[in-house]
Amino acid sequence: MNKTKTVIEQRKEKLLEIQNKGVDLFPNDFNVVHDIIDIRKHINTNSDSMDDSEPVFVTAGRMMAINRFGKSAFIRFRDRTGQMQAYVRKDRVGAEAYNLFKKLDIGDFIGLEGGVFKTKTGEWTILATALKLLSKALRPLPEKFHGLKDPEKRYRQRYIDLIMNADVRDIFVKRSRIIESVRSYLLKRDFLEVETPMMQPLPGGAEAEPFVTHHNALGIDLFLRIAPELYLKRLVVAGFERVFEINRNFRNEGVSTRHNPEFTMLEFYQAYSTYEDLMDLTEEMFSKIALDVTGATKIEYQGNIIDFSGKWRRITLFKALEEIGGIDPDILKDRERLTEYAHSKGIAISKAGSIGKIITKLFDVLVEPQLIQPTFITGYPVEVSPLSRKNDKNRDITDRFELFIAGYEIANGFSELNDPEDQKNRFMQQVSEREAGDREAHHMDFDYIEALEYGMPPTAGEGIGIDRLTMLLTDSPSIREVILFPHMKPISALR
RNA sequence: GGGCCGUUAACUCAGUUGGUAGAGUAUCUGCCUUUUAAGCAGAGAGUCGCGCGUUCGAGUCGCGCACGGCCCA
Repeated sequence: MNKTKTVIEQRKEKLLEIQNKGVDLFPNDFNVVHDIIDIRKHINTNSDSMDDSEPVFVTAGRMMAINRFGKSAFIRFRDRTGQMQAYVRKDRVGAEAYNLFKKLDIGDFIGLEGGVFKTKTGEWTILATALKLLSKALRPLPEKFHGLKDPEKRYRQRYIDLIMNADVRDIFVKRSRIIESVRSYLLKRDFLEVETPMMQPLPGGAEAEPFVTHHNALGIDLFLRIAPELYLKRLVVAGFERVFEINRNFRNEGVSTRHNPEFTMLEFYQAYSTYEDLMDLTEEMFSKIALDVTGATKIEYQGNIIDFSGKWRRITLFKALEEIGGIDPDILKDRERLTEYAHSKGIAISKAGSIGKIITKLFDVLVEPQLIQPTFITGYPVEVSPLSRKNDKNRDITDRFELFIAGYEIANGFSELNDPEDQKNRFMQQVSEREAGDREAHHMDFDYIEALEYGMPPTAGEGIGIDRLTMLLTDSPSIREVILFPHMKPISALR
């Protein structure tokens, strides 16, 4: 017999008492006329001429605090628009309603009627003339001062976290605004929003391990998508010259402060454009989002001021390794010396990996954490960019960029490879890497190559991690803070 | 996968060298008609994450496991 049960038992007893008086415990016939924000607006414009009899407001919410004084009580209640105080007096609501009110608890939902008055301490307060129970809470809420802090409980029972912690609610309001801002930016530029398969017979468009699922009726395995890329480019072939999708990707890898097995990705494709056009677009789009969501183009993230305004630094991968990572450029051309150097820095290199893989790995460790201000890294090697167009002047690199902010990758974009023969060769290279043991290498996708054979206009595409963008704009140190229900191991003992 | 840290009442946390389990909030009872973490008086509430071991005796020491957090790979 633990404490929760006894509190629940106590509350159930009270509930029975109320029920025996003929009160409906879970009614659904209360008409809310005013949200709390409506009442506040009315007060702001009429405060000089108001008294507690006019006008009468009809509102509802969850009781978050009660201060009882015998025959009267102050309560604090909340709806989605805000929080407000009400004063319940026995001589105003009547003995019957007041006796019912005495049985109510913090956490219960109530409906209220009444005018407003100003208390001794100057707070506008509803003076209740009627009060009704709208829904009963059987479990007690966390303590009012410290709230809920235990991170495990916050994530597992996010609804309590959201009830108790205003800053957590704010993160998810901002997340919604971010997506709204992205969507409006793209729609305004004549992009078409589409939805492509989440379950794919062949997982493609990224280098990652997929989740596998099974379709019973068809008798086939399907993969949860690791990226929508190849489907979106089929739509560019189809004539949708500007498309985008905001949706979930799934990658079967470890969880960390920056990785959740499912995460939200924006991908967009714009025909007759280059990766350089998309860098310009990204600068403009991020400034707009930051302004929409935070009211400024400069934000603070974990102690760093990050400035989205203006043009951002653009530097090639090799130059970044040399100038920021401090690597002798001669080393970068020699696989053996490169491997040796990586080992000296304590970086594990798999034998199956290409030289491009080693270079990007070195970049991840030596350069990435130092890229605090928005920085485009360009000139990625062909062997780590199987879907990107080769650069016209240097056939070893591609027309590709990755965007880094606050020390981590937040976007990836490139001029699309639309030559089907080249694409087939790239896939074949990937297949041989897969055969050499790289489980994240791309599969051969003949269906996609066939689509390219019908002709795809010159196109540039980009993917932006919405969760990481939300982390930035909400100053959240962990991806779990910006995902409502982050993945946790199940724990049966908790129940 | 590795390292460090955490897990004690519903919540937030104390708990000394190993010696009967503590506080505040919440809950319950009584008083209280302007409180702001209201106040006063009283009461109830614990699988000290789980298991094994050491010991006369374990919340405390050892080993293992689970879950979580941070860092690293």
